[in-house]
Amino acid sequence: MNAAQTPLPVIVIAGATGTGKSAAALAAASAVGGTVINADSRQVYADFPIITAQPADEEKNRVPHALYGFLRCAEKLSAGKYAALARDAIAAAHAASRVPILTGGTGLYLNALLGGIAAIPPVPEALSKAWQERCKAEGPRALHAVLRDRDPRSAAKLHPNDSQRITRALEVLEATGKPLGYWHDLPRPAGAYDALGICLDVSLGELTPRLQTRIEAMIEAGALREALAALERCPDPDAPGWSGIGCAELHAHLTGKTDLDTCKARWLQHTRDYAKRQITWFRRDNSLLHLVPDDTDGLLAACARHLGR
RNA sequence: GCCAGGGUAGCUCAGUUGGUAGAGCGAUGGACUGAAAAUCCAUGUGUCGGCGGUUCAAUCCCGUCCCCUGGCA
Repeated sequence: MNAAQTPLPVIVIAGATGTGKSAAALAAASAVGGTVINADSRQVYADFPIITAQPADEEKNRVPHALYGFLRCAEKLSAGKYAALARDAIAAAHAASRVPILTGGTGLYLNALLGGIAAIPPVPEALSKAWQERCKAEGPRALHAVLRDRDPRSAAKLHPNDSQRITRALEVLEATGKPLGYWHDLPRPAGAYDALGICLDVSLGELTPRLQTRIEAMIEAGALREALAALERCPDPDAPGWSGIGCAELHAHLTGKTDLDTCKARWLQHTRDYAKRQITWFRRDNSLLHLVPDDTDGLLAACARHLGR
């Protein structure tokens, strides 16, 4: 048996925001000699370590961490770029004889990494912007009509209000000369990993008070100072980094649009909405092993079994 | 105590010239192939404050009681 052909083992720890993924990853990484690799679309931003709940320095010193806080506020990540970065990080971990432990709540990123993603060439940013502007001006329904004309198959799949996916379909069509469906039909390179997927489950009812406490703790830890510093470096609220929950609400507060109570109330509401969407996303994936966050023994046992130890 | 305005969905309120009611928000469920902490979809029975009366029929009109808000004492 050739070792190079054996799928490389990885451990994935998913779950909604605030369920304790980072702590679980740290415990698992300490136990098996792992590297924690970020699978979260927001924890990549260097300007928002507190607000996006990135691991603290103390935690990073205990175990190697990768793909946290490396992106500037004005820079944009995508599922495809993430998958490429994560593949490199996984390879680096294996090269260092460490077990990659992917941790994060961005389901699309995990799918792109583990299940592969269509090989669509990059769309020039100017083109993408142009469609977004037009969507803003004319409304998604008008663009849906355009799409129905040029790419009926994509149009049939998309709701006329879904501005984001409609503009995406249009920009891909214009940039590549081929409809989205063409690209999606192409075989996509599967992730050559032997993955153990774990999902930490907490009901929304239990999670909500914890999320509220976490927001207070973030403010205590200097979230406002962090946002203020980011505001100086990158004032544009439409910059990709500002779209994170908490960031957007703090931007509005710090630029005098809302008072702090309103800011905190919206922050909590949006975090809760998000957690609900994540729960929906991970619920349908029946390859996941579902654990309660406190079950460290169960977590470590599952990891050991997966690694054949 | 008097005057006025209110009491309708979890919340804020609309409405019914008398035929048992609907918006927004919330909540719940769902979708998700390169912005995904994004984007989008679906779901509305509630003693219409209590009790009496008028009426074929009352959440709506009348009486009475309770509660809230403001003003006057």
